[in-house]
Amino acid sequence: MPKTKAPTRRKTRIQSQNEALILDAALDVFSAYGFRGGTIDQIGAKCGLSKPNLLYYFRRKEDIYTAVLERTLSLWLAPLQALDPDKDPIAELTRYISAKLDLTFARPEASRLFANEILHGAPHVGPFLKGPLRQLVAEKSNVIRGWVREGKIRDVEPEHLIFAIWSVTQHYADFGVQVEAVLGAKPDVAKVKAAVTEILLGGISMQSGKS
Amino acid sequence: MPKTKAPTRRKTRIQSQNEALILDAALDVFSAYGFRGGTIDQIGAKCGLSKPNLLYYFRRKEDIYTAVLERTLSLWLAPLQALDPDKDPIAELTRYISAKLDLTFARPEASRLFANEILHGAPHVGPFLKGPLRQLVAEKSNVIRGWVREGKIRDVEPEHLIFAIWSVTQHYADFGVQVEAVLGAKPDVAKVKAAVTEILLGGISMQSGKS
DNA sequence: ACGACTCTTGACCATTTGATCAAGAATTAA
DNA sequence: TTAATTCTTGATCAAATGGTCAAGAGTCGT
Repeated sequence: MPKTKAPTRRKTRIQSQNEALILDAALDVFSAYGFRGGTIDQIGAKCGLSKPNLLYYFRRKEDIYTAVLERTLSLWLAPLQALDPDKDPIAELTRYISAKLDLTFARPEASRLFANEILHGAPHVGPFLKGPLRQLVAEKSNVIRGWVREGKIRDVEPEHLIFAIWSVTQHYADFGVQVEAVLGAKPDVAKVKAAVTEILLGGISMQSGKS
Repeated sequence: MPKTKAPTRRKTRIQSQNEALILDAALDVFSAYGFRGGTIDQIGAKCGLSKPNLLYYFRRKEDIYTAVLERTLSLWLAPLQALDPDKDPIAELTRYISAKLDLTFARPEASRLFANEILHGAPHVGPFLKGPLRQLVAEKSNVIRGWVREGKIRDVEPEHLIFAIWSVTQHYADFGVQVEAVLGAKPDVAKVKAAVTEILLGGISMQSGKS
């Protein structure tokens, strides 16, 4: 066997190019209509490839879905992962909220895709939630608990603070149409950051408000 | 014409009974699988009626969906409607959060049904969002602004505070599987209430914390 | 230029599913 | 009881959709 034909073939130029096309289109379609709601034809139409061609790159519809889901998961972990125990708590959490909101406004479809998956019982990412995510939250909760113990912030339930940050920040993507309908206009990112940070962190900061 | 046969027939006993059965089952099915994901057969199986029978009471699948959606909307408005300008702000907001969480834990499927609808662009409740909901939020935002003006609470953006309350409370239903996966157990309602209230209202209360 | 491999698609299949309809069963008011 | 009305459903349809296949077009290394 001179040429070791590895079990994992090297990817062709066309291959990686088209896979990227497909996943981009699939993100739009699945985030808008859900897994069952989105069709292979829709994805094909959006990226200019025929249905059989999509199924040449991904054997089943579900494979497309899981692929695009997994691609977004890493995006979601990154900002929390960066919480640094040695820096100022309020500054760190402010940065986290800011990063999360940036992501929300930059890629609302990704947020909606994830939301839809969880909303319907996380049939594809259950292990991820119970594994890596749980592990990371436990870790970062301890960081927050450390801050409390050192008297740097007021007492909070770390897990619930994290839930609150997640829900509030992602709300502007997942419930975007409602936010716009209620406000009568697209919200301004900077103002949202200011308001949200004030609301979420005002209660744990040691100094009492901004007066 | 002695008997005025009105355009709206009076409802039979069986009629209202079966309609209720159908809507209950439809709530479960649609909240779990979304509008496109849920099928008439599933609903029929869950309430023991045949598919043609469902379509005897509701002409189209979409009619079932909108009926069950509308039935939940009123539930959602009630607690916010009750915000009383003349009572203590913190007490009122605490009561609101508490009521919202009670609803979340008592009827998570209803919350998920609504979330799914909004997530996918609110194709059936757009007018509701831009009409009654926007109106109500505007009104209650002014209540909150009044409290700020009177120096009863610290300065907040009322609309964003309302968004925060909505998102955090409903998070425990909409993202329930994630919450359970991360915590490793079903969260306790009382503890969630305490934690959430502390996080959301700690920042606007005039006294600095619970020390 | 050529052979091997990759890519693309029209035609097709099977299943699911929303919806219809006619005929019969159950209910109700007289 | 009886006749009118309301309920119920088996059979059936048409459309949508996930997936297959074989044949042909394109690409690439040599």
